[in-house]
Parts: sequence; C-alpha cells; structure tokens
Amino acid sequence: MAIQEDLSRNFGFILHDVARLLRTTFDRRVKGMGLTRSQWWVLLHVYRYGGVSQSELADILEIEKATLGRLVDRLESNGWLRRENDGVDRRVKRIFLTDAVQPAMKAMRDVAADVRREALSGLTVAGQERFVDILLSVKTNLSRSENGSNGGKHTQREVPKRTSGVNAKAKSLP
Amino acid sequence: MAIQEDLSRNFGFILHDVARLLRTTFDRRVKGMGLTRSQWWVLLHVYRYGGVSQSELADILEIEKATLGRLVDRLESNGWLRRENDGVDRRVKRIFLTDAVQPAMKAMRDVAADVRREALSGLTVAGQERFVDILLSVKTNLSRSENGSNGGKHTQREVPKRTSGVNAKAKSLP
DNA sequence: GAAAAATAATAGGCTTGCTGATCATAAGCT
DNA sequence: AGCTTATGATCAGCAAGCCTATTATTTTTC
Repeated sequence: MAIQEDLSRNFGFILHDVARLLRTTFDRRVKGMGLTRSQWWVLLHVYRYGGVSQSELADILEIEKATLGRLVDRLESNGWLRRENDGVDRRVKRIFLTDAVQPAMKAMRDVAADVRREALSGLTVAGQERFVDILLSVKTNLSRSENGSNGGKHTQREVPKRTSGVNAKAKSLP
Repeated sequence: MAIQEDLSRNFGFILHDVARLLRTTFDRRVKGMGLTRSQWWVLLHVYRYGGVSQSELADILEIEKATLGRLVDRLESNGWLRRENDGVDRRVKRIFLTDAVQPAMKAMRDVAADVRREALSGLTVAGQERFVDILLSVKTNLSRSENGSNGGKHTQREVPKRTSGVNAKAKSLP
C-alpha cells in the first residue's frame, strides 16, 4: 500500500508521465514523415534564427554541441539543411534551411496543434491559462534552484545574440 | 515575431521543458550515487512488485522489454538486483532486489522530495491539488486519444497481474 | 499428439541525450 | 610577436529510449 498511494498524486511522476505521453503521441503520428521530433525542433529554430552557428543553436536549444552536431549531420544528409562556412571566423559553420523543408514542417506543426487540442480538451480557456501560469511558475522555481546549486552552464543564458544578419526573415511559420 | 509568441505560452513546449528541467535537476543531484534515474525507477517498482518477471515489469514501467533487459543487465552487474529462473515457466526470469539497495533508494527518494518541494514552492496546497487534477485530466485525454488512433500495445493495459506471490511484501519505502 | 500461434527474454540496429577529449582557429596578454 | 587561454566543431563512448528479429518455451488449436 505504500508506493501506489504516493505516486498516484505525485506531481513529479505525473508530469513526467504526461510529458512522455505527449511525446509518444506526437511521435506516433509523425512517424513516416521523414523527420523526428528532435529534428523538427532543430529546424523550427533554424527557421527562426536562420544562419545561426552550431554553438549558438546548441545554446538556444539547450542541448550539447556534440548532440546537435549529430542531429545536423543527419538533417544535412537528408537534405533538410546545409552548413556554410562563416566568412570571418573559420571555426564557425552556419546553418541554413533548404526549400524542401517547408511542407514537412507545416505537417508537423499541424500534428502538434492537434495533439495539444486533444490534450487540453475539457479545459476552459481560462483553465488552460491558469495551467500555463502554474507551469511557468514551476519552471521559474526549477531554474532558480538550478542556478543556486550547479556550476552554471545552461543557466542564466543571455538571449541568443544574432551575430549574423543573414537570412533574418522572421515571417509566419511554414 | 512569429515563433517566439507562439511558444512562450504553448503548453506542449512548456510542459516538455518543465519535465526536462525536473529530470535534469534530479539527475544533477543524484549524480555520483551510483544509480541513474531510470535505474532507480526500476528498483522502486521491483520493490513494490518483488519477484516480478521482466515482461510484467516492462509493462508496468511502460518501456520495451529490450530496454528493460539492458537496464536489468546493468543493475544486476552492479549488484542492485538478481535474476532468478521461474520454477514453472522456464522462459521467465524473476527479479529480486539485493540488500545493498536500501540506502541508495532512500537517498534518491529524499532528493526527489526536495526537488518536488522546490518546484512547487509558492503554490498553495489547494493550488497544487488543482495542478495535479489538471495534469491527470490531460493524461486521461491523451490516453484516450492514444487508444483511438493506434494499434494498442501500451494502451488499455490491465493492472499488472501478480502471477507469483513471492516477496510480496508491501511495506513502507526504503 | 502434433502443428501453429503466442509469449519471454535477448540481440542488434537506430536515435538522441550526456561526457570528456581532441583539433583547429581566434582572442587576450605580456 | 609569441605564448596562453578560450571557443567552435567533431569524435568516441555510455545510457536509455525505440524497433525488428531470433531463440526457447508454452499454449492453443485442430
């Protein structure tokens, strides 16, 4: 009788569970579109910050540079984006989307919207807003606690600096 | 201007983010305890369902049998648990905790409680309850939508069947 | 009772996280 | 200028998800 009671209203486990359910539901529906969720997430941010360098992008996505590197490898070899050497700093490679990307991103976006709508069904709009408010406050709490105890790294990041103005079109999403 | 507005109050992305923050905060604090979060999660359920078979456990944890198999490999080789052949069905291997496990599990549990407390700080008890209620309703929505669209698998699972009564001590947690 | 179907565990391959190390290139400091 | 330090990208190795076989063994069906 010990654990079951504990876990059934334990917000940590439930949150973990809901996040996973959200992920797997999405993944199941986009399987076969040629893009994984992580890859789509990368593309979404390259769209927003076109011409970003890999390090900047890794910072934005809050993943390690090595992890991003392999993601970019796959995305590049599947033709979704290309790397270009920076003209000034020869260590830097900048990322640009290819044109092939638009329809797939639109499709993924639509699936995401569907899943969200289904997940939130039954909640009033006001209830959804309160839900988001709570999530944001939990996020703030955790970010603060991260700053307090560790050596930094992902914490206290600046807004990503747009070092290159190239491809800085910020229009509506594909 | 397009994406940033969309994502900043997009519950899917925020939830994903908060769940990750929760995971990484926990992981950072238990690093060096000799157990990962996933391993701890396995042990927790073996504690609850002692003598469970691997397939049953994979069902309970909602992970693939192959994934669990490798987790159990590592846990076994580090001495946290042992496999025993079932006396009746020779395909089955049952999992039992070793005694070494108690202190580590207690420590992990304490960290989890700390992280939860920090995450929820600023919310009233009633607010926390409402939060959990919303999460549970989202979970229900997603489970339903999963049942509707896919071929089953993790969906519509029965309560794990206790085929073996061995080690069925359900006492307070370590 | 024997063939067919189902189930338990494992193996192997792929993705995506992490870490730590390495290499080339820039930047900073006498 | 030259030496040291910092940075950008990559590599290699581990963990833990997924998926699709494969191999024993059981269960079901005829």
